[in-house]
Amino acid sequence: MPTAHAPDATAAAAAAADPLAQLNPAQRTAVVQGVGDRATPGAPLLVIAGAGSGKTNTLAHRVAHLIAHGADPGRILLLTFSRRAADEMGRRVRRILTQASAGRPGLAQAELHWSGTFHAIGARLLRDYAGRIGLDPGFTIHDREDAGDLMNLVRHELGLSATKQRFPQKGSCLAIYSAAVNTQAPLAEVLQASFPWCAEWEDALKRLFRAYVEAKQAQQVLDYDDLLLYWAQMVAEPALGEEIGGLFDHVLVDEYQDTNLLQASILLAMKPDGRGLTVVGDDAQSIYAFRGATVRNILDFPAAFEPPAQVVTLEQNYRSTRPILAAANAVIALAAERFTKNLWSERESAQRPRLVSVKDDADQAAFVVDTVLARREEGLRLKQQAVLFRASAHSARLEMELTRRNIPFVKFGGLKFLEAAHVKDVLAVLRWAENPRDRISGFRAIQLLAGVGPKTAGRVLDNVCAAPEGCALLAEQPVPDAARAGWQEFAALVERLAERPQWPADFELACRWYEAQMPRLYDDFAVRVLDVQQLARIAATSPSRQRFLTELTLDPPSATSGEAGMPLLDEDYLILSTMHSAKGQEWNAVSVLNVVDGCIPSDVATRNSAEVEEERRLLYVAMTRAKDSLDLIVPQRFYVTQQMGMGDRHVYAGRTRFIPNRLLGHFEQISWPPPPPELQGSPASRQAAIDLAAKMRDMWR
DNA sequence: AACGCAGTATTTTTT
DNA sequence: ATACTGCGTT
Repeated sequence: MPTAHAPDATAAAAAAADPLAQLNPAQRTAVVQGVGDRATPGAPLLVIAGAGSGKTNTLAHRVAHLIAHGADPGRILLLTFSRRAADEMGRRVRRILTQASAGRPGLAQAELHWSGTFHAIGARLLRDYAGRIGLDPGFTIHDREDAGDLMNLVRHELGLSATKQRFPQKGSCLAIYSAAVNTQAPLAEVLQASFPWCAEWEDALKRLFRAYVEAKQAQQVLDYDDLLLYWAQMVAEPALGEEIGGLFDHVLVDEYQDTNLLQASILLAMKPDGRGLTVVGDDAQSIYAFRGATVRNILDFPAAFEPPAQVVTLEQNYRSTRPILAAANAVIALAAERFTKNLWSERESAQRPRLVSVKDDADQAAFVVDTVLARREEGLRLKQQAVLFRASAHSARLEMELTRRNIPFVKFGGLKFLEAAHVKDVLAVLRWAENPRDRISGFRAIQLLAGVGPKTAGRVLDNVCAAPEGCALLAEQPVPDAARAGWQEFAALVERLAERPQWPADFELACRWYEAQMPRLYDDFAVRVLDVQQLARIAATSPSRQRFLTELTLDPPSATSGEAGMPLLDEDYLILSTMHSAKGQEWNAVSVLNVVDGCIPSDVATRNSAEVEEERRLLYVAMTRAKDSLDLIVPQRFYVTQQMGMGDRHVYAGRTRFIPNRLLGHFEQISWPPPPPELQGSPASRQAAIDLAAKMRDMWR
């Protein structure tokens, strides 16, 4: 987030003299609190940073301030919520240091060695310390789908798939397992609280999870949760905790409201007295409880230390105009819990946010496109505009409309890329070569061959596992005659990849082999090849196969774009994003789709009041992304999501419960499309025209 | 054993 | 749009 004022020449000069000159008093306190002349780690610090309060900038200044006061950048650990946030932070720190480096060569060269997500840093530490904790440093990492597949395999092996009453599906099993790990709670408690309909299976689930853990260990794979769990267990050993905590003089954590108990325990084990620990967050923006995050982490942080942590609150919002902020504040003020601050803004504007009433999904898309184009005519680039929605699928109609009207867009969230079957195929080949004991990858890779199915694949994997040395015997594996020729080629490829790794040449080899299989596997292979080529571009930028596989799993491409590949960087494009993926971002103009009960709050998230409250905060997050204009769109009816064929089942939905009537004063209410002016004089003809148009459209639903 | 077909069920949000 | 299922054919 840029600071409030565009830096002119004098301001730039002032920044060079004193980097803190442009910060407000609270921000300055957050930057310098506890930083002595020699930057010895000070008392723990909590920064409560409201939406748009310059949080990223403040944190970057704190890091730069530490370095400028003698902290070793190689001994600073910066934990962010996403890789993108880590990169952005690194850029800003460097920029601040460059400005302040007059007379201090070397300062501008400072590089942060340890910045990334909890999961990425965990993976790195675990590889470094693997030998000390009985882990193979070459472990591979399973994403959620791989983990689900393994869970399913174990589930079948234990005979739990054929029980009299229906046993929970693999996805539910994994969700339960993950919740138990991340909340650090006993299984019974987790079942009681979040999965009451599975409570009867407690014993069976315990057996399943034990077998799942054993399977992961035998195959030298870790899932997402393991990256935190092993890290936490590792630093829970006093000697290792002290040693690893001792690698860092300063530990700074961004978005602390979205961390879970496991992550908090890691911090506490590394820095038991909190010295050198800074956490930043906003309790009103906590939106990841579904994955174990707890707002208690941030609320209880001060009292976790003796003496308690210092608290600094940033309440001035530099982002949004007053009317937008007033509306957002009004929404969050209805929350069951009072939040820790009151945001205010100096940005005057006469324009209230708009509540736009449209007939249906199609009109919603048409309205958004018209509005976006009108704003572009006024000089606002597409990149400064964003459309936000609760669930990835909600933008489908809009994406069609954008494609039809040739408007480039990039969509964040919804995780499509890694889930595409063909992307998983290529990765399975590479991962199996990287780690021959990874059964899930092997099982998938082997079955890519013509004439090879589950039975053959299972037999091959058993043999490979029994053999002491990697895949030396691969070529001699018994396969059906029909598959013999293809098998030799495949075995040669895998052996070559396993024994003489060369990167990124290996990717090309695997790719060439796989592309030969694609026409047989997929009717629409032509479009899928494009994704494989996209993958090749990512591979080319990775220094090694292991890094490529790890980073792709932990930080998959977060954006997809309409039609043919990503627009070029210098092109202009509209931003589409889930509300979750919009975290930490801002745009001049924001439109929010489906501000309707059932979408926000999502009707699958209204089981208890905690879930509903999280949905409320989610809407708050969406609204506070807007700088100058904000449209909340309310379709009068929307179609029940593709339940059965192309039926026209629809519901008449109401405006979201988070904007009750008494808040309407904060909004300008409009309907779209507006009545055509030439027909306004004659109500009868106007009525007829609209009815006919609606009928025409309805013909093609 | 593998494969193709067809019908059914399933999708919140993400490291 | 894709995964999982069952069933008939190769």
